[in-house]
Formats: sequence, structure tokens, C-alpha cells
Amino acid sequence: MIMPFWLLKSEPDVFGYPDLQRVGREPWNGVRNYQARNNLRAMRSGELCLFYHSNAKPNGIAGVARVSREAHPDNLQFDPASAYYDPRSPMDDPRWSMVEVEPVRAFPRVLTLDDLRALPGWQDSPLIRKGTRLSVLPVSDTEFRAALAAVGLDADHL
DNA sequence: GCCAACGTTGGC
DNA sequence: GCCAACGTTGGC
Repeated sequence: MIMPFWLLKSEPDVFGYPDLQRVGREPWNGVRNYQARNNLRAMRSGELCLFYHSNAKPNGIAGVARVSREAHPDNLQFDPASAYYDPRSPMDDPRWSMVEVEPVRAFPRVLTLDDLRALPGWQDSPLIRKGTRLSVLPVSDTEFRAALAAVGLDADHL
């Protein structure tokens, strides 16, 4: 069976791939979109994620991360001091989930959005479609391999 | 900084 | 259940 792959968006001004390398592991909290949340809940330990920089110069994939802990309640939804506080999330049935991720491999260069648009196998990805705001999305085996190959990495030997 | 695309909210 | 108003995302 082919392991699912994922893509996580993050603004590098807030938290970029170098930050993930520095801290070693990071709770992926603050996701407040149901489709993205459902994707988080579908993630399994060990699965690999492309780490995408949005609102960046340049926008693109900066590295590979791994799911180090599966979905559990997002801590920020119960914190009134947090921008991600959700007063309507029931304590006994939390609305929002987070996973934890760890760094696997930095890309030798950022694989930019323009690169991805030109990459065979990426034509159907919602990422390159205008108006897609989903911050946690599935990536096909083809897309994953093509992205790594484009920067000279081997998906089977990370 | 602009604005198109999209998700969510809330009145009806 | 519809849909207008609003807020957010994210490329440019």
C-alpha cells in the first residue's frame, strides 16, 4: 500500500521550515477550517508532508516534514488569550485538532510555485489552482516524487 | 497594499 | 434552507 502524503502551508515570517529544524518538533495548531482539520485527523504517524511557504519570497516548498504525533485536541481552542480561541468548541467534544510534525529534510532550494506549475504531474493539484486556500491538503505519490526529484532528492532515501 | 476567491455567519 | 454580508487567505 502506498503511504499517503500531505502538504502543510505556513507563513515563514511566522513559522518557516528553518524554525521547524531549530525546534525539532512542532504542534500544528491553529487550523480553523473543517476540511483542513479532517485532513489532519486522517494523518498517521510517520507519514510525510511537504512544507510549503505561503506569503513568502518566494512561495514554494522548503522541505519535508514527518507526522510525529497523530491528531489530538488543539490546545489553543480553549485559550481565551489565543487568537485561535474558539468559545464555541465544547470541552467534552473538541472541535479542532492538531498533529505534531518534525523535520526530515530541507530542500536544497525552495521549489517555487512557478516551478510546481511547470512540473509534470502537478497540473491537477489544488495548490496551483487560483483561490485554493486549504492549508492542509493531500498530495499524490506522483506529486510527492516529482517535487523531490525536481530538487535532486530521492523520495525513497530521505 | 490590493483584491479575487472562498468559507462562515446570521437574518429571514 | 437561502443568501448577503463579512472576514480571511494568499498570490501578485
